[in-house]
Amino acid sequence: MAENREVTIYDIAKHLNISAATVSRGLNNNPAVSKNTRKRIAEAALKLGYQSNTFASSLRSKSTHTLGVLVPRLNSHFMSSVLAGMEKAANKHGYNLIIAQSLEEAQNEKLNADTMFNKRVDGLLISLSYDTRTLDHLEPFFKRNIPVVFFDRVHPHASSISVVINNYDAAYKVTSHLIEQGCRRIMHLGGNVLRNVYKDRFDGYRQALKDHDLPFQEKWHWVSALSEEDGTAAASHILDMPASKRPDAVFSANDTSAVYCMMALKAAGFHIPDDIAFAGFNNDPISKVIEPNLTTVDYSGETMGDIAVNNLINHLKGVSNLFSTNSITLRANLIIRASSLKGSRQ
Amino acid sequence: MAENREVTIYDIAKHLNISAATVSRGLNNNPAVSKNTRKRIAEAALKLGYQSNTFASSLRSKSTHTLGVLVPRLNSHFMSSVLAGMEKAANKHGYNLIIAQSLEEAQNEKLNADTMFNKRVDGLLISLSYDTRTLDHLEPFFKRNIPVVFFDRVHPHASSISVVINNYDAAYKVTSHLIEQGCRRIMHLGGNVLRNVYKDRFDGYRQALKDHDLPFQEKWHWVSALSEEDGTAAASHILDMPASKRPDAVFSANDTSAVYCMMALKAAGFHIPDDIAFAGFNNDPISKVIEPNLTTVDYSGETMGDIAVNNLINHLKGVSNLFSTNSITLRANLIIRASSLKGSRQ
DNA sequence: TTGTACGCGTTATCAA
DNA sequence: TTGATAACGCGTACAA
Repeated sequence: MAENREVTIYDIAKHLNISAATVSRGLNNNPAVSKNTRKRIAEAALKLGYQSNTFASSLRSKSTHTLGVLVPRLNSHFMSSVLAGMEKAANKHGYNLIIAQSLEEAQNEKLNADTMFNKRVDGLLISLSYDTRTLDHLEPFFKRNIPVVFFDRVHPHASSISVVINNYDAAYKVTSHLIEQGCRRIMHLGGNVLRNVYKDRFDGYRQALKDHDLPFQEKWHWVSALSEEDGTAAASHILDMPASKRPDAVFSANDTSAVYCMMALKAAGFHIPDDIAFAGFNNDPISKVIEPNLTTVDYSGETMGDIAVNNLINHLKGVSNLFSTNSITLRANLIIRASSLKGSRQ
Repeated sequence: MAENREVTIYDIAKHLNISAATVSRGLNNNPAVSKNTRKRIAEAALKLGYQSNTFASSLRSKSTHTLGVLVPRLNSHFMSSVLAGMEKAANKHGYNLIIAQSLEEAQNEKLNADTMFNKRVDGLLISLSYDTRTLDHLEPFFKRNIPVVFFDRVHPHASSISVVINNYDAAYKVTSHLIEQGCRRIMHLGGNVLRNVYKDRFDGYRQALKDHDLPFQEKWHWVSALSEEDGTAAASHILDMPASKRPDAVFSANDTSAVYCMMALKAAGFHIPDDIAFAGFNNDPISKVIEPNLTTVDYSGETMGDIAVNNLINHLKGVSNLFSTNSITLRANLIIRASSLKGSRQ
């Protein structure tokens, strides 16, 4: 039976009758080591089955090449696209990702942030939970100047950067589009206005109404978690209204609740978009499957993840001081589909 | 300006006039330390802003409380559900996840496996890439007895465990169901048969045909990556056939390509299920949105992730030796919806 | 170009 | 119940 001890640089050193220091330098391609010994070291490492011990190295070098990623939920189309983009970018630069989810609870967010700090991630990428109210739990990072990048669900902070889309503008455009289609009574299915994404979408919606001289009614702002069930519930709510009081359009802050609201209304005999027009947000795969296809706002999660990670890593490497800016705003596009095109009866 | 040095257990020790060893024990809730000193240590730690350094600890204790997760792609509905289940289970036991994607390439899989080994993950959870042919790249893990759990896309290995569903059985049931609906010419949209999930689904399909005395034709086995585009292409392929040669049912190995195939055929004037019936696999959100709703196979990614992690952690903790078994098969259910119910014209 | 010697922050061993 | 001390594996001044 083979000994179960790790193969270390000392084993390589002994094997080649050189010092461990030289081995260490050789493995790190330090040019101070002669080409020849570097080659011999590499060969010996392979032969002995050496695998570097990352955290012994981290302990000395104070850098882990690991980034922490903290998100509300892992299982949404948008978030998994973001993660895919992040992983790809991180991998390209030799970084790894530790990923955790807060499950929309500030308390979990704090616990996970602490763990990541204890694992000494080189940087943190975070999208805030539904009910996070302060950034106190990130103080350890701020205090030790570990860079924090906020994305999507952000919170302003002096020494951090945010990667976002212009939610206000996108919502303004969606709402204006619905108004241009002749809609006058536009309901908004929104999320918790504590989060910028939902507050900004709501604000954009309201401003568009205002700019078109349309009144806003508090009862048309239906706040929920924007789940499938919430979409269905919103439909019931609409069905419960007297016919004359019903909205003639719905702008939902995500596609899921838009689609489930549509399906329930269709089942109740409504014709979309003629009886009621629809627009969502996210360009989720279901938006291209529902009939009629859902008008929505498209923005790339992969790009958001890529940009967030690249900025973080550039900052870490000192390549650029992009943290001198406060936020990066990515492009978001209104995608007009049949669900909001009045008179285009199919 | 504060010194930028870490707060260590030595600082706490000095502060309390006790030894670092005691502090270490106290922080780890070692019962050998008196309740009182444990309390004083905790207070001092808080006061001094101490944050434990995980990898200094790992270096000594030879355990990282970190699990590696290696998947083909992060951004699919199924995979993100699995990850959500894994993260939840891991977090509950105080473990963290390092997540990487192979992007369906064996080469990336190897690189990522090496990195994870170097980061000394306590265990590895892996779903194989599209073209992985051997497990050579996992040898470092096997050699050092670091447990490996395969899930979904697995490969038999003596000292590892697999968490799967019975793909063969599910596909057999789907196909039998289509046959019972009167379908006789059933096409199969499949994936690379190098992977168990696609091979088993294909085998189950073929066996069902055989058991019902239906001939199998090689041209009805359409292999692709099962993307949206592949689904659309399959539809073109069907449309290119002479009407009399066309299949009367399609069983796709995932919902995405089933749905896109359906949409293209619907656009071409086909009525589903009367002209051609459909069944998919995965119970993806789009399967409940397409009209008619798609018959599919439902199995919980979250459960698969949960089971995989729990087994791994139990094994690590020595709580159970579940690795004595070779594989765990989770429930998968045939969900019959309108897309395969002939004669149920709506 | 290479070697010596030490320290990173923690835990394990042994002794008290 | 606590303390002194030696590791864990690696990187880096400094010296040679």
